[in-house]
Amino acid sequence: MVQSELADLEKKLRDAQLRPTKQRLALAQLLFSDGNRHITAERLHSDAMGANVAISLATIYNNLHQFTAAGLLREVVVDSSRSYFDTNVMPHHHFFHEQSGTLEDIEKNDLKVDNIPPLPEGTEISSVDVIVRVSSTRR
Amino acid sequence: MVQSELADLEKKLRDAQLRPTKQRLALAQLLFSDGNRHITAERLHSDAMGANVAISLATIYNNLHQFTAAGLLREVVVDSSRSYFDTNVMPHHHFFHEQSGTLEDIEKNDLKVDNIPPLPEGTEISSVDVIVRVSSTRR
DNA sequence: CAATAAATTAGAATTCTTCTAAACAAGAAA
DNA sequence: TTTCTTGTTTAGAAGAATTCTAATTTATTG
Ligand SMILES: [Mn+2]
Ligand SMILES: [Mn+2]
Ligand SMILES: [Zn+2]
Ligand SMILES: [Zn+2]
Repeated sequence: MVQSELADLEKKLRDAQLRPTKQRLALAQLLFSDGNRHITAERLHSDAMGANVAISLATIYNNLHQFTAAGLLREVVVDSSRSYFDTNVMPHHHFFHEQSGTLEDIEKNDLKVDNIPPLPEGTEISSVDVIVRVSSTRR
Repeated sequence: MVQSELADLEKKLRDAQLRPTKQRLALAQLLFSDGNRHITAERLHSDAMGANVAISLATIYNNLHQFTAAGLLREVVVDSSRSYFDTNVMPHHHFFHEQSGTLEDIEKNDLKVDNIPPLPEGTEISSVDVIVRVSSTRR
């Protein structure tokens, strides 16, 4: 990590009205330093442990939610038993590998959703989420 | 419920290799007698209680999963905190009302998903799920 | 430096779901 | 029918993910 990178992350947090604490900076680094990630709370927690960052699971959850509320992350619902958080906050879709439980982005423009029927009365779209579930070809 | 209806449900269960026990028939009735439903385990349990059907929550879960494995139900993932089961097993999509937590079908042909990019190597599609999340227009 | 408010934490609590192992009921065989 | 076998149901315990509580620590402000 270069010097400027940490400064950038600190700015990112400050811009989101989040105090750049030791824990938040460490999480921001794990989340945003190395391309897009789709990650669960437990996974991020063990990544942090692996990077010798002392942080409690409660703090992981607190911050994942705060980052999400601030628009730094978004939540992807693909599995009814755990939450995934996505560092790519642009509108896009996903491949979901059922065996491994991993996600892969589908860029918005690659995929077209057409002919959405009239919305239920009194509602507006909050998002359109496409999950292409894939599994290994049995051979 | 007409006489023939119970016989139909019994056949439906037998065809799926499921013994038509008192509990299963009662659940089948709650699930399949009155149009399509999108239901959670807890909701089905209270529906059963309301209909004076004595059935444990464990049995509700057992049967929702057995019905799903048998193709009588399918699971819809829209909320990372609970599972929804759908009596409509044809391919189709959903509106999800974020406020109420309710689902509404979008017929397969109404909505078109195009330009799915090449699948990850060695995988095949198991399903394509579109969730249009809607919320009440604030006024 | 205080003072204040925000953030972190351990551990308890909650919620949804699954498991265990014993009792029970359904269908098959006699 | 009765008996046998196996599938089903169940209460309650256990498990997993997540949230809450309330005490401590840390960051920012004055
Ligand atoms: Mn499940
Ligand atoms: Mn959960
Ligand atoms: Zn993504
Ligand atoms: Zn449906």
